[in-house]
Amino acid sequence: MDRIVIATAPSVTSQVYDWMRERVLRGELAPGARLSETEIAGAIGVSRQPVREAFIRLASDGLAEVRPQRGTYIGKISVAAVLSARLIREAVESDLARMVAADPPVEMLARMAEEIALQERADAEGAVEAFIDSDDRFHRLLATGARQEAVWHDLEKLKSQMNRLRHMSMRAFDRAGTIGQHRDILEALRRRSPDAAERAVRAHLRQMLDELPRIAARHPDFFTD
Amino acid sequence: MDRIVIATAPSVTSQVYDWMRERVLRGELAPGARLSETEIAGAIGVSRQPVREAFIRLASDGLAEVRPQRGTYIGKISVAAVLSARLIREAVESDLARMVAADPPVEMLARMAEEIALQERADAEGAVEAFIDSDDRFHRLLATGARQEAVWHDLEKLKSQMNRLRHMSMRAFDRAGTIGQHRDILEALRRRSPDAAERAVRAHLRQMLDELPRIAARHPDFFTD
DNA sequence: ACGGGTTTACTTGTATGGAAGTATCCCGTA
DNA sequence: TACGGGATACTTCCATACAAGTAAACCCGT
Repeated sequence: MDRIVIATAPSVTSQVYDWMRERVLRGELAPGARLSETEIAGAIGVSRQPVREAFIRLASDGLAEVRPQRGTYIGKISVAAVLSARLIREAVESDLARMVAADPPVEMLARMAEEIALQERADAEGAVEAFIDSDDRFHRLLATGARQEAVWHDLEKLKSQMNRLRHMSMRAFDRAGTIGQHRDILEALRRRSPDAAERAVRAHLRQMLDELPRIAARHPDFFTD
Repeated sequence: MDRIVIATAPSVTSQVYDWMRERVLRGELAPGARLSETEIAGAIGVSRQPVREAFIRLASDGLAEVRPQRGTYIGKISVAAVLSARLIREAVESDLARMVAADPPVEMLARMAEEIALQERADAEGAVEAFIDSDDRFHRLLATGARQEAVWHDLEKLKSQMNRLRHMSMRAFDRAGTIGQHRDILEALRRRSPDAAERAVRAHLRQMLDELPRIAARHPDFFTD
């Protein structure tokens, strides 16, 4: 049974943090953009302190950088961090795929098929946000299927940098190819083949190795090593 | 050539953060212990604000929990988080081992042997801190050998929870067994066998699955699900 | 002795003022 | 026109005061 949780008004700090984080992840705040405690505080009608504390949390996530006495900036996308996150995802998700492939829950397989259908629709309609969200859910299903929800939670922090990349330039991504790879993964799981599932996941996640240089070349200002 | 970096006095916030973090990781601050902005600020002679901001950063690392209007507490060790971190480490480090095994740098092999020697000495002398530090360096060599330093940096956040565990009760760990497993890993790398290296790493990191329940049973107050 | 309501002491959250540092602009000078 | 140098307008950092909420202690009536 679910225990009830008492809803309490979120602190100003939390609200500012959530709002900023969302905007950074969606690319609405460009990497390198300059922020200001005073400015934002004035804009939303609160004091500087909660805004400042929201900045600290953002910086802790690697999404912002505060330079003492100089200013606070939206963090640029670290190529090294993206490559690292990609490697970790490949290692972990291919392991999860192996685990799941041994006895894939039917519920999970069904929901994966649903997500693929959603992705086709989003691709046809050019709905970038919907596509990315569905893609995230698809991968998350691997973790839930393996009863490793906590793993997904840990991966999310790493994924954040990769998601910024995708929002920046969704057109550079081969969406049709992505959907095909998702289908390959699902098919391997249905066949209960750990080897095929691992291969499919690794192939899928290696796609970014091709895309990253293209995107970085197109927006050099948004990246650092 | 290395560019010079101008040394600037670290902010009070940073100093408090580093100090607290170190103490939490070494287990000198027990999980669940109660903190107080006012108390710590008074003890070191600064105002509440920097201490408060250090707490925010600790909370962001999952090492503390601030409950509004109630108090700030050293975070208990989440069993789920430890298991998740362990799974991720196994997946990533076994991949790194495969990569390194293809062409292991002699420099890395030599330093691994050195660390194993250090671990034997630390074990004989009962030097817990030295043993853990050396163990960390040993695993880190895998990442450096694969030219993936950034990956190690990402893993460190996850490892922090596991390290707290080890400091809590080092006696519960089978140190001799650990050293033997390190030797197995090194031997597999010397033989340039990716398969053996992967097996050795996975076996090594699965050891914690045995130890975790024992330790959790011994210190139930320090854990949450 | 026990229960219940009130007070009181303590917690974190927010606002505000000033301190210290940085970068830019402007103006005088060669 | 090019170049220094100083005032100035920012920035984040830290200190302090107060607001709002929690929890424990306490007192009082039964």
